[in-house]
Amino acid sequence: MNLAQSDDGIREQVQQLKRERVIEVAADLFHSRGFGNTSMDAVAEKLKVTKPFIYARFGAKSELLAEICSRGIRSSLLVLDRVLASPGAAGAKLRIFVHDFVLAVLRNQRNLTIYSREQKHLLPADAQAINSMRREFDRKFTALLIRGHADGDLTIEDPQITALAIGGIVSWCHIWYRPEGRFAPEETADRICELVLGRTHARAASTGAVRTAEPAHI
Amino acid sequence: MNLAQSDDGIREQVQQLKRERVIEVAADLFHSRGFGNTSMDAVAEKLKVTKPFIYARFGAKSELLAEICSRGIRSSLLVLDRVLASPGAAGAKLRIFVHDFVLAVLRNQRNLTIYSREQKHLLPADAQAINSMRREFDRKFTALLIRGHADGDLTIEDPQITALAIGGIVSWCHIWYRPEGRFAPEETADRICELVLGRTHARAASTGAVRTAEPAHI
DNA sequence: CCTACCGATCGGTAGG
DNA sequence: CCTACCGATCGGTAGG
Repeated sequence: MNLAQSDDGIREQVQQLKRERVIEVAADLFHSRGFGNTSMDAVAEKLKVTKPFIYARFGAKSELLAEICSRGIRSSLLVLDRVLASPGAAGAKLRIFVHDFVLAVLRNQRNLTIYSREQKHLLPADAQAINSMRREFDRKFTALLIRGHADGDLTIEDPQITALAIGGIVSWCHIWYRPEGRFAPEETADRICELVLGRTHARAASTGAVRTAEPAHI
Repeated sequence: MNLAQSDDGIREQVQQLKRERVIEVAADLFHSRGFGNTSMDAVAEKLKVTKPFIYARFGAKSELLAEICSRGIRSSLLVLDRVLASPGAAGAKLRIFVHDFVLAVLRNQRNLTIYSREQKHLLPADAQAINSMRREFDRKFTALLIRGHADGDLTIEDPQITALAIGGIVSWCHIWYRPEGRFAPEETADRICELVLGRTHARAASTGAVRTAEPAHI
């Protein structure tokens, strides 16, 4: 019994591993060449298997795409849920969230790039499922900002447009971030955090990306 | 001679009009269905012409795409060049630029969405030409921030990452903006401007998207 | 899970 | 600038 269980476990793990490899290679090719320029034959060839090996695991090319895109979006939602479930004031939560959100985007850079490009190649049902994750993210994020403002913990003029702006700064990282560039992911997260929220410990009122000179100075 | 000239003028205008119509219809279809899901037959059908009508004007499907993408990126670069050529301090220029940059993105929403999705379907030469416009934009924008900081007109920690952050907020508009939504383009531009640069006239030190409560308040 | 193949789509063009 | 067509690619599967 123990042996049988162990066998099943290994068999499942092997299946899981094969599945992961397919997803990984597909994501790699979809990212570098584009979904439309990547044939299933090319994916199979790079995996050194034949097409039916892939079709035994994924019903269609678009299903593979859906899995890749879901992972990208889900990662951000998971980070948000984790932060919301943790204790602390809204301001502190926001800081932790922006930081971890950047890290999630950088870790999922490839998946998010593929999603942003290839949405139109998703089956309607898959597109809808992913879209509902995005809406859930927006709703929860905006709610966090509203709560922080209501608590007097954050000063925000318009929570909705602020959520879109912060989302924009962080999401845009998937466009410009290069692993071989100036900053490691952790440092990038810190700098973006500082840009969005300011260094509260250093100068309480000096926050925001850009500060125009105060009238008194002119 | 006058007549001949006038004839030529009209003929050219008609040719120009036909060309524009092809681009417009193609952009419409590429945007709503995706480039890969849009056949040249579909473009021709919607224009109520045959394919050779299109191929007389554009050598290939990807050439049509290149024109659409170029327009999207060029619009932002033109706005930046216009603001840089105008008189004024860096801080004032930045404010005008952010405002007009938002308007340019909203006017070119469709072209920019297509570009962000379909880059991989561009011919290498076209992709390179567009990429060099993007690099020119980044270089000039960063230089504006550096100049503003050197003049003491702006307070910026890291001009490069600040340029990417502002670029992210504004570019991201093409993802979420809906013409039928809460804000007209002009109002959207004002609000994003305020978010990025603060209301210098109202509260000199209160700028940035979010301000955490000052320690004294806790 | 492999070999071999089919059927459909579609960019582009020859010929007039 | 239209009619008619070709040639290639490729997602997916039948049969074993």
